[in-house]
Amino acid sequence: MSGPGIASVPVVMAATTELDRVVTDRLERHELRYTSGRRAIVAALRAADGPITLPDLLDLAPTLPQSSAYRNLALMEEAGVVRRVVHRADYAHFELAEELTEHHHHMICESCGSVQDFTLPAKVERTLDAAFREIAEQAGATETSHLIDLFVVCGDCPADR
Amino acid sequence: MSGPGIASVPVVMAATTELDRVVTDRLERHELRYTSGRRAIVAALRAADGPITLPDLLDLAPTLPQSSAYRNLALMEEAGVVRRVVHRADYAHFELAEELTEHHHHMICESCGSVQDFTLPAKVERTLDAAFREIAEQAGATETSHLIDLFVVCGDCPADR
DNA sequence: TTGCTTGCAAATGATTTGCACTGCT
DNA sequence: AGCAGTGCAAATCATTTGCAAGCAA
Repeated sequence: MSGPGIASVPVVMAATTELDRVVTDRLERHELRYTSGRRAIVAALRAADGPITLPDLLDLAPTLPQSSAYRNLALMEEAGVVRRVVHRADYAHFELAEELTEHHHHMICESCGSVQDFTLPAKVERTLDAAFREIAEQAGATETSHLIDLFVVCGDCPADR
Repeated sequence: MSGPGIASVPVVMAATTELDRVVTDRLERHELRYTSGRRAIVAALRAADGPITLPDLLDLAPTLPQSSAYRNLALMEEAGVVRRVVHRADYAHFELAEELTEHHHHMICESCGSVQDFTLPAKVERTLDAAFREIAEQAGATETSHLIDLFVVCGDCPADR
């Protein structure tokens, strides 16, 4: 639709932020470039206040083809930039890898499926960490991470059911 | 419980166990019958020591057709007998509804995908419950349940990747 | 009978992938 | 040049569903 030539770059590729540098670094270690499509994905994930589905992502980055989105999410997951979380059977949700953000958990509305981040008091986290270490050890396993989901009916949803 | 000796129960397991009664009751409330196929599913889920995939289930109940397994799992989930948990993108895992068992969590091997149940000390659970209630309240939401997954590399899997 | 169940096969739909083309480096 | 990246369309595959036949109340 748009002719070649004058490129429309209304949105400045926001000066390389700290996040961008880390992402660039991680991608390079996997011989991946930080292309505009991947920047769009990272920007969208950062803009969201929780994990989002692919349709959500495409809404935030309308020019991004679906297959490219899926492909790059998979590659970036491999590179430790993106994390995929599966809460329901329909769509997976994507967010920035935890190491690029803060340790957090998810509050999921069982009615509308929306997902919101939350954090636990440091003290509680420490208690949990100790418990997990103990559990894993007794099973002869090594913990790599943990995930805590809080299922709720959110304020926007009628408490039907 | 009992020492070695003569089993007092014939091979044919007919007796309605406590679990069976509860299941029957829940199914009836949803106008569902506790058929042999559904019994086979419940028996398989009880036999497993953690949530299992559909192929696992079919291995434990070889005569059960796939579509019947899926259909009845969905119906029994609706009736509060079965719980579906999704950890990966490939297969969902199924287990008996928590109210029919004990409150527990899952330790998942990232390498081989096996899932094992574990429980947290009651004290830790109480701490968590309080924290969750607080979190949900502040968000204007109502907690319905929570889920804790511990990701590990199990003892049977090489720590490589 | 009535209608819940079943099993087969076909449909569905999120995700993946083959292939030819683009565009960095 | 050379090869990673892209986009379209077709392929995958777990899961769902339509339909005709079976069985329990």
